[in-house]
Amino acid sequence: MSKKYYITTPIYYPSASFHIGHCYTTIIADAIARYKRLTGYDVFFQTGSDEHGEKIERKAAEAGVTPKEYVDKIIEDAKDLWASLGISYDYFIRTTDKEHEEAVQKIFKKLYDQGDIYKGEYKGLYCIPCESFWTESQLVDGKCPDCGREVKEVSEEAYFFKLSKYQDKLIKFYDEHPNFILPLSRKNEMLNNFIKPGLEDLCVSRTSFKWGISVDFDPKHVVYVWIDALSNYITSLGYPDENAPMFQKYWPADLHLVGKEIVRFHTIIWPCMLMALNLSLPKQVFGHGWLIIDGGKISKSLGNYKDPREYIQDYGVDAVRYYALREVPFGSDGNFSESALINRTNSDLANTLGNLVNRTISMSQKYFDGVTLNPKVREEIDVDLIANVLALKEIVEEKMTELKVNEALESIMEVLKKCNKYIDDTTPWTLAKDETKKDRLATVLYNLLESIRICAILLSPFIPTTSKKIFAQLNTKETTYDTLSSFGKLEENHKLNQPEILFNRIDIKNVQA
RNA sequence: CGCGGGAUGGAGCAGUCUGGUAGCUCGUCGGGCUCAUAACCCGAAGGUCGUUGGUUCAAAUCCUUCUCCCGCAACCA
Repeated sequence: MSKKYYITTPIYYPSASFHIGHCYTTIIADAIARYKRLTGYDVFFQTGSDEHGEKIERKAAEAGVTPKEYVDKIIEDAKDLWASLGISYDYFIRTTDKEHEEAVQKIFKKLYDQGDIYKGEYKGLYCIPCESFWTESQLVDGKCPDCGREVKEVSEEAYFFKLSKYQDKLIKFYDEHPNFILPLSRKNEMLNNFIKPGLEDLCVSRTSFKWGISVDFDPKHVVYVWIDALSNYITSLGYPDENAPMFQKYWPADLHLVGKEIVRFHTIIWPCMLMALNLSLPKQVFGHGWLIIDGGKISKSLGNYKDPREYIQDYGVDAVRYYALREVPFGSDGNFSESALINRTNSDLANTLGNLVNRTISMSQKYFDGVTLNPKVREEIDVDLIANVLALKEIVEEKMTELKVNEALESIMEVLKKCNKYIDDTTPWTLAKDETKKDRLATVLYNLLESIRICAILLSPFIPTTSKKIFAQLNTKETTYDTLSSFGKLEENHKLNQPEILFNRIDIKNVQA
């Protein structure tokens, strides 16, 4: 029986169409999921949407539709976006799914019955026109930070979750699981900012809006986002039925991949909820950085981004995927711009990878009519190439274990560059002029083709469409992970297909015009 | 003094923990090659490592002063 791997993206808030930032998280999750599948794991990869709340209620009203109609449309669009990016999710959960809503009510009731949720008064500073609560520290000159008007102290009846009760257990859990939160700096942020000052009990219900899951034993309340949204990671598996096969098999999650702005919810609130439910905690939460546009964050109001599908249309799905996976360092922010996307695509995908495949297959066609031969007339220079290629599997494995996706790709590119250098060093076009060097020439080309095959397998989680194209040109069936263990699995006396350009170089001047 | 991250050749980053000739990618310039997508390969120019003071034989790296940028501060990937 193979090992399981449960990976999640956050469930996104569909108050507007998804942008490149949502794509960024989801592409990384997809690459990790695909990588784990490639290496033999039984993977469950979940994404979804968090569809309740005041903002969507308001947006829908503005659009003159019901909240459900409003989100249905955006989710349909989101699924189309994921399809166009090749996102291989196994399940898409919506918090408006009937199973989820019922499960949330049961969770809420259970926590209430056991005393972890209690009824109290929510006191807050409320801006009536904005319909928003603010904390003291959020106010600007004592006024609403959004509209600048006076805020009013109001209180409403609400249910609270006893976050404070689990504080010590949480700290203990952090201590015992040093890699629970990655990168490490985020863990310090959580401890210093929130946990050490003391956790306050958390307001988990609202009466100020209706679009949500109602508290079944007190219907004027709706369940607020914490319990509604975070619990998606278990309700999709069949919880509260702890014997549900999916729950048994996949919980606890191996990785919650989240943006840095929601690390807090996933590393404080969610673990406390799970402790209250007496369930295992997820193994790891990774808070990644952001794609920054022009030095600032992606903003709907600034409109500083395009529909990601425009990029896919113009440059191809794998260019977009590759950019997202390659450009941003482990855990930090990274810049996103169209010109950087183009540069990256040209240099790595067109020049290094695409051109290598093209020149290698072309020469095979030209000199051997596309038939692979491996007479193994080896020279010293081959040893180095082969060693580099064979070491790659291990390196990628190591980088992926640490979730350093960009470094994994970087190391594959390094090997591809070595292949290009190998061509210049061995000069096949010179060998071809000498009939007595025929076997050496065949060996050189075989070594290249085999190196390309191995790199294509390792690239397949990241740029799957391109890997498929490479396999097609190589006309090979040897595309599984276990064929990476030795050099020489590519079929011999085997007919290659005609070369095809993998990535056209993009002229940046044409784009800027 | 709220917390955290950052400042390194034109651009984006690594190196800082464990001080000891400043490295990578892109760009620029020169050369080579001609299998290939004006690509590929080689070489060169370009940095007093944000600022002040200190520790040390020696500081991008350790301590200190200040400046600037970014994020978080109870639902923005």
